[in-house]
Amino acid sequence: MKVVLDFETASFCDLKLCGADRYAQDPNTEVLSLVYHVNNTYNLWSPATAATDDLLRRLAADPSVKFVSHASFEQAVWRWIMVPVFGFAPIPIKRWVDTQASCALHALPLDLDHALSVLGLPVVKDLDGRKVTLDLSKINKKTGMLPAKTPEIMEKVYDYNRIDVVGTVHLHDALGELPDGERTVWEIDQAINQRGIKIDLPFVRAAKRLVNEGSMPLVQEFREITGLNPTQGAKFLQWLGDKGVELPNLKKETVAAILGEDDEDQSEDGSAGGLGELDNLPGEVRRALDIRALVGSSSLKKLDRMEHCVGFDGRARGLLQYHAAATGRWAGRILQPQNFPQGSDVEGGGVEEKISAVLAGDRAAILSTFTRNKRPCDPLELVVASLRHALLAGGGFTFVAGDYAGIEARIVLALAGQHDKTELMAKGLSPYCDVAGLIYGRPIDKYKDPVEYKIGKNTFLGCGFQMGWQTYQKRYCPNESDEFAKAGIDAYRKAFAPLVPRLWKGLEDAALEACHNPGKVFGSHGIRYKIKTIADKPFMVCRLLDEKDIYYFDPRPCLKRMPWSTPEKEDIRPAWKYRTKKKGAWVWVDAYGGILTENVVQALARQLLCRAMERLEAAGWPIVLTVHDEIMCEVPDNGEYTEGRLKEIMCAPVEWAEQIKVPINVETWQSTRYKK
DNA sequence: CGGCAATGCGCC
DNA sequence: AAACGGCGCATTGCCG
Repeated sequence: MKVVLDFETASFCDLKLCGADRYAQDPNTEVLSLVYHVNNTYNLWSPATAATDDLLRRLAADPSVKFVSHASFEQAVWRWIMVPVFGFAPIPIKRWVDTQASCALHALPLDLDHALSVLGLPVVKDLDGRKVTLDLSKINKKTGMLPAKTPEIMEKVYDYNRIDVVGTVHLHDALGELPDGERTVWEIDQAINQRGIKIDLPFVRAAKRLVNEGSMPLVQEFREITGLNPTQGAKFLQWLGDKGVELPNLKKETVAAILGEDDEDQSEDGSAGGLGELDNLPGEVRRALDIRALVGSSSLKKLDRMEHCVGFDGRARGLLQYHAAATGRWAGRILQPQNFPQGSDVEGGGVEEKISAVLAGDRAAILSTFTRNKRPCDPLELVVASLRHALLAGGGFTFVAGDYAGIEARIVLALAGQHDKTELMAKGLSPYCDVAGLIYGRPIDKYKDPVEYKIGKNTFLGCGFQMGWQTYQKRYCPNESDEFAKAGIDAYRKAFAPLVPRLWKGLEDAALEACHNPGKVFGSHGIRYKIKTIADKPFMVCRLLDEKDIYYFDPRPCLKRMPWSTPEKEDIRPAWKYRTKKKGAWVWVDAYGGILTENVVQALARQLLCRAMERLEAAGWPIVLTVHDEIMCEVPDNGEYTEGRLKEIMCAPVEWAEQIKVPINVETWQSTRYKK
């Protein structure tokens, strides 16, 4: 038996800022109503009717009854309110079903309304009910009080509540539950999200003090120079123009090039390539650009999020979103633990030295102890560089983590059947020098030829997915000639891995055939494509080597003008496109060999990671974070959980990967704080 | 005031 | 022969 349910709640706690767990833990949060659907009937539960409701109590206590909801908000409210406050039986992860996870698996929008609308299911808009419900969390500005919960108002809340349950029932009927394999992954995902991760609040507060002290005078100075806030990008660009400094944008590389700071790293973006360093850059312009670079780091906002989202036990929960990318990768939520600045550019001390310096808060000491790009390190830069260390193992515990080295570049070679190269790597030899040697026509040594070595590394890591020479040039060698860039691409495609372009072509042709022949399967390199109808909608389904599927919504044949096509020499070919969500928007994307290969390889890398996560959890290694090719566990600091053991578990054989001979290598670290 | 697009920045 | 992949969050600025 299944119960489909949805809560309406009210609270001064900001759900968006804090996440569902912290929100539900907040003593101010109250349940307004719960609508639950069981045996084709919609039932209402509210704190007012709690005493008379035996049905819900029995359902919760019955281990054979499953609870279905959209996302994990209902789980959080159940765990932190329904159980402790109203005495309901706890409902373990095993008994929850998440309709949002099914949306995610099918590459559909994650929010209920959008998912329903994309699937052509009825969406009821109850703007009035929504407003009335939201208003119950806000002080009315006129009366200075919370609105009264009159019977009329509560009727509107109940109606609004019911609408979402109807939607969830529809969605569940349309998409069904996760297949077994993904169900296992989702349960681990839920365990990770409920475990949470400890945040070092004293460090966060010390860091915020440094940021406030440091940025206030800088913002003030910026205002005096420009009359603007450092965050007003467009207006600042205009101001720069008035000062005779015309910039195409305010990207990091562009600004670095102008300031003459690009000698360290090769500029990734050629947008400022032609501008060069301005020798006569006015002092105030230089100062304004410097200030903006210092205070503009949006990463510092993570400090606020950390403070907000920690629960009363000091742990932040709900930081990962299951299967947020179509390829199955997780995405980060709330404080976004997957994009902490690396911080490796700040030198002068290790993790503990950086932490101590921030805690001490001595600006002068920081400036004299640490450096960044060989200049004194501003306290703000030190905070940015040490942000990730705010994730701390609990007392008596430590983090042990591992990541799969260059896993995507390795999988693409293995899948293409380029076994001469995978065997090389299996022996532990680095392919970067090989690639560089092919480009430069002479042996390249990692230490004697650092520039050449880096080109080799970039070529090896970057060229597996049909990158063109223009992009290659812009990204890796903006100061080299077109011929050099073309030669780099050629070295990879013709000399280093000639089987890889065949993989692109194979997948492209198979998918195109499948698009023109709905219901029939076409494959290449063990990857199979087929148009399938799910919830009455067409999907292109790409089946991987281990039977995991990638979904492409609403595939349609089309004619595609190739990027190199010109009016004189038109090149238009049959292709296909699909709909996906990009940065929140719902857009059409053209499928081509490179993109399909990228998707398949990224998805396979994720599968490898998932199997390792399952083995780790089964062996008693609690996972607290995953970052695409990296797994971090929080384990007792008793010497039983070693890096070597973690590596063994992560490297354990997986059938499909063994068959195509993916050379696997795992790099590990151990620390009480999150680091590289 | 909330929604949305554009821009920018961080990661793998 | 040939193609820039996957994310989330913060801010500004515009619109209704």
